[in-house]
Amino acid sequence: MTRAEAAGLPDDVAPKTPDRLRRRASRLLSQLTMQSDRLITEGLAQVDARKWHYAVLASLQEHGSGSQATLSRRSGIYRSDMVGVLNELAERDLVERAPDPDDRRRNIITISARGRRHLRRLDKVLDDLHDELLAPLSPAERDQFVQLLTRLLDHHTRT
Amino acid sequence: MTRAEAAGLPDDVAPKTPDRLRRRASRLLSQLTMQSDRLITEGLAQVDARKWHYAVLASLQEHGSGSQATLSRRSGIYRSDMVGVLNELAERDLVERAPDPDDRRRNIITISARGRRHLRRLDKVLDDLHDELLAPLSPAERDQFVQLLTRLLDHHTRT
DNA sequence: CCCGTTGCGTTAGTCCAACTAACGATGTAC
DNA sequence: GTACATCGTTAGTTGGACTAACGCAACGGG
Repeated sequence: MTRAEAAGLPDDVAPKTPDRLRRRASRLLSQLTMQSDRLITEGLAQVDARKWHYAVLASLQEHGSGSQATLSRRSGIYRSDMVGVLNELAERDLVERAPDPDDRRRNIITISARGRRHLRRLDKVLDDLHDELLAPLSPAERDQFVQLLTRLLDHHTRT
Repeated sequence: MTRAEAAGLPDDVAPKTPDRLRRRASRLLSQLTMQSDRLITEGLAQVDARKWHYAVLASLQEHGSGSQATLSRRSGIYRSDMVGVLNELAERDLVERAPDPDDRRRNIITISARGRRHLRRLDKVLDDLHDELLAPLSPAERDQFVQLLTRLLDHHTRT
């Protein structure tokens, strides 16, 4: 096969993924998700954040304070992992963890002014990153895309 | 907040994911991919296969035999992980590993008759699984979806 | 009022995929 | 012949999703 390369056959140099493989929605999804995750993770890292930070802060802003368990359900983060995320957020003074006087099992998590500011920044960063992610699509196509994804996801989570 | 539940407030019982979060394409992608991966992995497990098996077999069928490194490039599997995949395939007699007489660093991997039969089966299984995955979409929408994914992925891998 | 159940926050640890590093053996280029 | 690249392989890292179990507190029924 080095012969092939020497002979200038592009077959091995720029190796083709089989079409039947490339066309599979499942493969396209995971490949694209990998790229997307990388993009987002790296983009957020530049402002000292991770995706989970955004999820928690956005949830706090939108639906108000809540216990860790509530946040966990709202954001889809496992409550085992929530501990660490909240530690990171608290370290940065973006949220406050206070015991619930009504139920001593709970902590009530509240977003701070600093957290709100940070969230605004993250929103901007994410907007830009999504612009990059969806760059090849027209605005209409982006909507289409999001809508298709949403329908598929709904179908598979509702049940 | 247990009060809320007791009072029948649905807010906490069926906790809302913030819209700004839910609408992000990146999040939709990773969530859906998670579902998709699960579906595919479980489906393939029922015929004693894994995704990588399919990738390698399909590549062999479509572009012929090759060294492990070649297969690695074609299928996107790291050559470190290729070893294990090929071991599994060889165990099942789906593929044959023979030293390359022209280059003693290499193994030449060839698909067996059994491998071809198995591949046909996997193709069928995957067709069914994708039918399930894309169930909520019309045929036209499925094409649209695949096309959008392809364009996005191309954009992010070409560069 | 006790008792079993449930929910809470937390710690630890499992599983798997993606990825890196380094190895000895071999081949290629100068 | 020497320097460099490639091949298959082993080992190990990282990170995300997920489970198990803990002590604590609250709740609900007898």
